[in-house]
Amino acid sequence: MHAQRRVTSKDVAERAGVSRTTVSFVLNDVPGVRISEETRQKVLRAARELHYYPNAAARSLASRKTHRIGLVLCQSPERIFVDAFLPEVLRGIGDVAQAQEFRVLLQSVENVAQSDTYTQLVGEKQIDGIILSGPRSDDSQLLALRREGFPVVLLGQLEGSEVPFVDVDSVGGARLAVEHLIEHGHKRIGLITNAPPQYTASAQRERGYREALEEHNLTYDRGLVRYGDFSEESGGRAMSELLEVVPPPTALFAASDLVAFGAMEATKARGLRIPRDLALVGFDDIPLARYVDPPLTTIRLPAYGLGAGAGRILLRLIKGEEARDTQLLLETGLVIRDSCGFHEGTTLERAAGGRGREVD
Amino acid sequence: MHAQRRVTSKDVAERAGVSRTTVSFVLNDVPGVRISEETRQKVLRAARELHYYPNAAARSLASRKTHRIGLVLCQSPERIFVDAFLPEVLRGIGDVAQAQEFRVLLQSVENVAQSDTYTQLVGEKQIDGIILSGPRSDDSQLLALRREGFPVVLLGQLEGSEVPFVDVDSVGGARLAVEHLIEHGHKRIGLITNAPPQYTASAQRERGYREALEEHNLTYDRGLVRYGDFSEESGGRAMSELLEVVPPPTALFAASDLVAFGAMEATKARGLRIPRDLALVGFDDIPLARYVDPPLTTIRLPAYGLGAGAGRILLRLIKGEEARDTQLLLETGLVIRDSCGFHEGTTLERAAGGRGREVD
DNA sequence: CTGAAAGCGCTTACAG
DNA sequence: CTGAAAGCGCTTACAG
Repeated sequence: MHAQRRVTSKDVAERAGVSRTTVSFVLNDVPGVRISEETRQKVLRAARELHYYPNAAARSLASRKTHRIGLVLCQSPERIFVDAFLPEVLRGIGDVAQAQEFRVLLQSVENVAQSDTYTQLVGEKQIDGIILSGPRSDDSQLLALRREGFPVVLLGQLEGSEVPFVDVDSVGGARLAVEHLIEHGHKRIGLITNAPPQYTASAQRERGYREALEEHNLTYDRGLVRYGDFSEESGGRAMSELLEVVPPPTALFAASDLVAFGAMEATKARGLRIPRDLALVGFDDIPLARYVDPPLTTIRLPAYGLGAGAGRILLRLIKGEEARDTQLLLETGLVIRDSCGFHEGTTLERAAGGRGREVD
Repeated sequence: MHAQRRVTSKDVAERAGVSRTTVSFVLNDVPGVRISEETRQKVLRAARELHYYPNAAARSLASRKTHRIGLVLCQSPERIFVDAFLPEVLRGIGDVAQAQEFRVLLQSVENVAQSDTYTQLVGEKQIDGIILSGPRSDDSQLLALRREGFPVVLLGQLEGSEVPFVDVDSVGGARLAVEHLIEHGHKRIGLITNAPPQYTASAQRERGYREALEEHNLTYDRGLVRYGDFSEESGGRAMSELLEVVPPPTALFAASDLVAFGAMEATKARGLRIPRDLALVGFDDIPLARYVDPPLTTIRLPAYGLGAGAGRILLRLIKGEEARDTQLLLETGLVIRDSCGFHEGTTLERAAGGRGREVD
């Protein structure tokens, strides 16, 4: 089974009538080496005719490069959210990698604290760099890797750290959401965060909410703010509380779609209607946002861009290119559906999208 | 940057006072080699103290094994569906691979017909075997690989082929859905398939529908059957047609959740109510099935099991173990929510789940 | 512009 | 039970 003599560069060299060195030079397009067009074509043809593929292991061993990047997925409480975007993020990374002839090795890590999984990946020289999704500040493996100068890019932020990362501009996204509500006349706007305030994304979304209010001379009222904890249920509980406030808010910014769903249920359960009695804007634009009743107005995340951006930065680090602009915040977009009460004919989208804004 | 002298097996050998051969034997647990417990411990300790990780490239080159499997995702029309389950499938594959110390290389393929992407993966000896998601019968790369005896497992079926695969028991799942409706008194049950009949999964779901009817002495009425084409819209169109039939069906089996959503909209748009005027059961249990209004009763796919099953079979093939039971159909489960009109208190589940049924 | 040769870091018959 | 040595298939200084 699957015996078949391997075709090696020696075979190609012989067939083309050159040395293996030349074969290697041609196939790898080694810069600074002048090879006659004729020789080059001979080599290329021979390789094609023999269906020659260079052995990756031999190549890695000799060149000390693997041409592989690792995508490490750390289990996190935001799993539902992360999962929804994984395919798009994967596409982003995959496209960029493929364009530069890199491959992607996937590794999921249950518990960063108690395993050396990705240190091992690096130690074994399986990869040239890592994209780490769901980074944690107590991750000693990560710090050790950085110390050695190993290329790492985070998907998500580590507050105050100089580690390269790509993330969503959460502050901007939250502002977009809240400004939309303000522009349409709402003055008492509640907030239910996506998570407890110690989570970066949560703090940032709250900051965006606050900034939008202050910029429009509306006072930030602590009484209208509640903290969610990722789940739909937490959104429902928080909403019930907010509806007890007198007077209750006329609009709500729920800092994650899942939390928004909970808030939606709780509101409907009281016989109130959305958007008539409560205008609602979510955050994330998970696939099911357009399917709930009413369809949710929300902030769209640039999932593909997150993957592509992380891939691009990592490849630059791997190639030792200039290491500036290694912290990237990507802009979001407002997707207007029905829950905000401002729906012009069909669904329309406002703002941003692909282009990113550089920070640092 | 990242200089640092590499630790090699030579270092470990010296520190342990043995030869590199012995180090290799110990670290790889080579069977049939008797090594004193004392020597063994010395080696293990030295390796640990030096933070030694064997170089993967060198190991592959010498052993002709990569300890990596490739997961190839072929773009398919069912993308929305596939995407929803990708994280779970990935977990399944990852867990199995990890347990046997294999790694997973991810590769997505835009167009199987016009690229040699995964032939290249194999040619370069990047992987020891492939899991191919979304196989197509016109895929010549696949056939070539099989001919060479290269280990391949499909995620999904290729009708009439002997290629190893793991798939959902679609016939059984459809029967489960339809029997549920029959058991609760429905006699005129419509069907909207998930896709045109040339798709295996579509034909199988239709077969399950038919079998369930016949088994309960209900006649299969072509007039109550329509073909969807993956999209929600197609479900809406088909439903509108079915509602014109006199007398109209009292229940509907929509062979995918997305199609079911479309049918749901179309039904509501006519002022009819679900489940009162139409009992509805879907298929797939995509994440948003529980969030629509009313929550959708549907058939749950064993996503994790698909990944784990494919991984398990592939690893067996790679290790050259007995190649029986290489075609696996996994059972589904009925998830009862509100759309079928038979909701006992809270959501309850019936049947199957993890265990698989072997075929062939 | 091209080639002979060393070397990357393992594994694995083969001796002993 | 353990070791010396060849070899896996490339790349890359170094000569010429």
